[in-house]
Amino acid sequence: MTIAELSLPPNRSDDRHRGADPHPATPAGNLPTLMLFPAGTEIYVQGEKCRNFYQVEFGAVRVHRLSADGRRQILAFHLAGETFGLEPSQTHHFFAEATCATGIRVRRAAPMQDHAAEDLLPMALTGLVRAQEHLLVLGRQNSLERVAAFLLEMSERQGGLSEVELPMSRMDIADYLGLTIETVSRSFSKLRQKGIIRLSSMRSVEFVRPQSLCDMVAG
Amino acid sequence: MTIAELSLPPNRSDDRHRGADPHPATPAGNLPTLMLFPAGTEIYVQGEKCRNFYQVEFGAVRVHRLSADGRRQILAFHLAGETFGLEPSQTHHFFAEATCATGIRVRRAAPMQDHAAEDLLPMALTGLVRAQEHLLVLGRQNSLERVAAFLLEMSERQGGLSEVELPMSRMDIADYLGLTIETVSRSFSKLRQKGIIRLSSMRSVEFVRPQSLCDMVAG
DNA sequence: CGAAAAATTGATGGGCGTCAAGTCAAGTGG
DNA sequence: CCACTTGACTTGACGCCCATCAATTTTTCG
Repeated sequence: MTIAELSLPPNRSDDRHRGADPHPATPAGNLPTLMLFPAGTEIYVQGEKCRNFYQVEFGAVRVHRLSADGRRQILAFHLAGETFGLEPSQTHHFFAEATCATGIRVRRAAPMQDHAAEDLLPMALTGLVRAQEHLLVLGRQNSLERVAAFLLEMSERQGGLSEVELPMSRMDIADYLGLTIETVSRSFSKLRQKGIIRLSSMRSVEFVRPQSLCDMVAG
Repeated sequence: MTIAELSLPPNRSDDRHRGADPHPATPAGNLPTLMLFPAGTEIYVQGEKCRNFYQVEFGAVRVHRLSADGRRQILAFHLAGETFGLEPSQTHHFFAEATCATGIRVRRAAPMQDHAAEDLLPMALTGLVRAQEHLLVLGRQNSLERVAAFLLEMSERQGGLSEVELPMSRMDIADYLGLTIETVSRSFSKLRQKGIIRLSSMRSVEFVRPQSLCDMVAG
């Protein structure tokens, strides 16, 4: 990647015309521009027209929805190498934001008519499987099991190494797992005290006894 | 529908060769056979090869998974008129069972190669949307809100009438909402006491004040 | 009708949310 | 370098919601 290739997204923090101002179009015939989204910036918002697909180059993205009273549920994280942005209708139902400094390639979506153009089905199925797995976690697991399942999921999606990077805050993790930030923190501490994990840094987890984690989620 | 058209599924309650004994093939060139599944009978099991798609003619189906310690999470219900059975891999990850006396048309699936043959994408997207909506419920709603959301979902999927049929037990509802049967029952009672719903029968709910239900789910 | 299953209702306890205080890391300016 | 600020995270105390256990009522079906 070159510096010249980078471009910042339009600043939309004060944009009151959401949905009316699309991202710049992909230069025809070129590799999609790599755009840099600083931590916390929005990639698309609820209600915006679906125009693009997105590929995470580095960093991570959270897809979430807010309810009237401010509760937030994160439906999915998208990590480096993953693609997202497919929606069943013409407008986005959710928000997408960078959880940390994130590089994203934006591809203009083909019109919904020619499905064959893009390989949409695998994308939809991946999302479906992840959502289903997540339903099992949210429906029937306690807080410790949820955090264990989350760590294993992150590990699996990063190649199954025993050192896992967590490119998101505790708050993001909490809103993904349907917990509070305090409960997530307590669960991390409990796993640490049990000697199951080590925190090399705030956002880097080492699996000391991976099998214990697997046992906890008890598929 | 004629009586002659009906056929009972093979009794597999003692079948130890799961995955080896497919359902009878669809008669070539004919309308798929309508099979009758009594309440509680299985349509396919986890680990079984995916061979078919299923269309619910009447009744309802629950798709669920069991964890090691016996906890059950129902991922989806499929009501009359709906299609299900699409999986991202070659084997089923879940169980499918009739929640009540259910009639189902079984269509042999096209080989996974020619996706275009079936209209798979809409099916996958419908499943994805439902799973995502359900994630919001399981992640951030309390028991009363979950039951309210469930009733609204059932209503919507039955045409939006104010009289809703619930073709499943309280136990099924509980395992769908990530609650216990007692909590579901208490929530029904509370909604009844508040004058929001009426129970014309055990499995038939009348919306007295639909707006109150909508307010509770507070998208 | 009578038995079994399903659903409701009640009492109690635990897990997690809430509120609050404390700790830690990173950045800023003197 | 160090005092100070700021934000993220951790830890503690307490209360509420829902799971659990138990008893009763209602429904279903032989």
